[in-house]
Amino acid sequence: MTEAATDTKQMIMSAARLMVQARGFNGLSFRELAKEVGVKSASIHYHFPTKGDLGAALARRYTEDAVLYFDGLLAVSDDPAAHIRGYTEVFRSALVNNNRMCLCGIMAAEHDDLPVEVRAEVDKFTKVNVKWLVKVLSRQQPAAQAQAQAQAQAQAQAQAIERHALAIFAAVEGAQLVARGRGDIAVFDQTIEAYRTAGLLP
Amino acid sequence: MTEAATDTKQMIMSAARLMVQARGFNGLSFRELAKEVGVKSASIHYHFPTKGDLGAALARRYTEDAVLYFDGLLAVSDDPAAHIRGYTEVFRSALVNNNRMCLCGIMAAEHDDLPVEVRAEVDKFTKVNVKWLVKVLSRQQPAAQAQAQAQAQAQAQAQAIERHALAIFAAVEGAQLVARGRGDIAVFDQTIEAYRTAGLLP
DNA sequence: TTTCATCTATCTACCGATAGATAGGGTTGA
DNA sequence: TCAACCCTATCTATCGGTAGATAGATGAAA
Repeated sequence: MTEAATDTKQMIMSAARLMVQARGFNGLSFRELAKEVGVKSASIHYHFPTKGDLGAALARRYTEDAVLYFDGLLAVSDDPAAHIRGYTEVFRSALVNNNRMCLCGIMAAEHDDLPVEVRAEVDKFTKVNVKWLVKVLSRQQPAAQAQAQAQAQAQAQAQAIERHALAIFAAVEGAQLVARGRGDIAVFDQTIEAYRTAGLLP
Repeated sequence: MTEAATDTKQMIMSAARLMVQARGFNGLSFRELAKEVGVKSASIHYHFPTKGDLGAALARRYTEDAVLYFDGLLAVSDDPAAHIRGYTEVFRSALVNNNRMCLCGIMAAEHDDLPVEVRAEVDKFTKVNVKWLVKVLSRQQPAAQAQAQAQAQAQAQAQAIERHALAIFAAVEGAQLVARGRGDIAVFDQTIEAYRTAGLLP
């Protein structure tokens, strides 16, 4: 693979990601995307045979990037509150970038008419988010404590953490959705703060 | 307006609402909708000249119905917890109905390429939700108490309630979005319950 | 070292399908 | 008779996708 080829493919993915984050997967058109990149739409098909291939690649890359960032957060601090601040910042920055949404958040809304290969990648994004949040919440409620409990209690605890993690993910996605409608980043910040005040966020 | 005309128009709106709740505003097509209703697409245009007209009418009606239902909740109980249970039930029932979403929730994701008249109605839905939630939360934190406070404190209190209301709305929309992706109503129920446990919901 | 074959990456031109929208003609009930 | 209503037929624009050609790089055999 030559350098130019790689370059075009990366440019396609970058532009496509931004377009999907702004107008959704259905709102992404090969022609518009091609114009943005400066090639012809047939060339997009060369790199991504179908729209589903492109969408799946976008979601996969997006998830990979998120995982890298999230794990980076765990490495630089031991404070769950700091972890969560870093977490919400990802969603915040999408809004700052021209009122865009989380790639997988906006695709979740289109869930039902997404090509199956795209849907699978979007679902994975939810999974890795929950997994990471479980890790954060578990640190807060140390494993040692769970071990000291009876096994039944430990399991109940694990389930509670899992549900708490999913709740945080859902709430943050919702905050982004609503803030975007208002077109006001302050709405996002205030909503996140309200979550914290209520005790949903560490 | 004859009876048949009214009937067709209502059937169009009912079918369109379901289709938008399932596949979004962009996913709504005049031809598909016409086939569902049993008329020709030109007839849809007779009742709703443009797609924007139809979308705006749908959102307006949806909001009106919600207001009626919400106010009904306030009439039959004085318990904020019961109010919120009734509130979340609206979003839950959309999921039960073939994994559909709140009409304005799914439209919020398409916010940026919505016809302006539709966007305005969608924004109104958010407003009436927050307004109603403020009413519920204010009952919990009685006005008498606010009056007893210094004015500055009362204002801060009002602002906190407003933000709490918006947070509840955002969180519930998010729970719906995530549960829909999972295709599992239990995810919605567990997430709502987690909100309650955390203290976000009364 | 030159020549021939193959591969990569892109182009132009086009496909069938579908989108929203419109013009104008029947039909029917008040 | 006239307005309300729904139809047929058609338009323009755009969609994702495909066919076929080509310029240029690569690599191997003569």
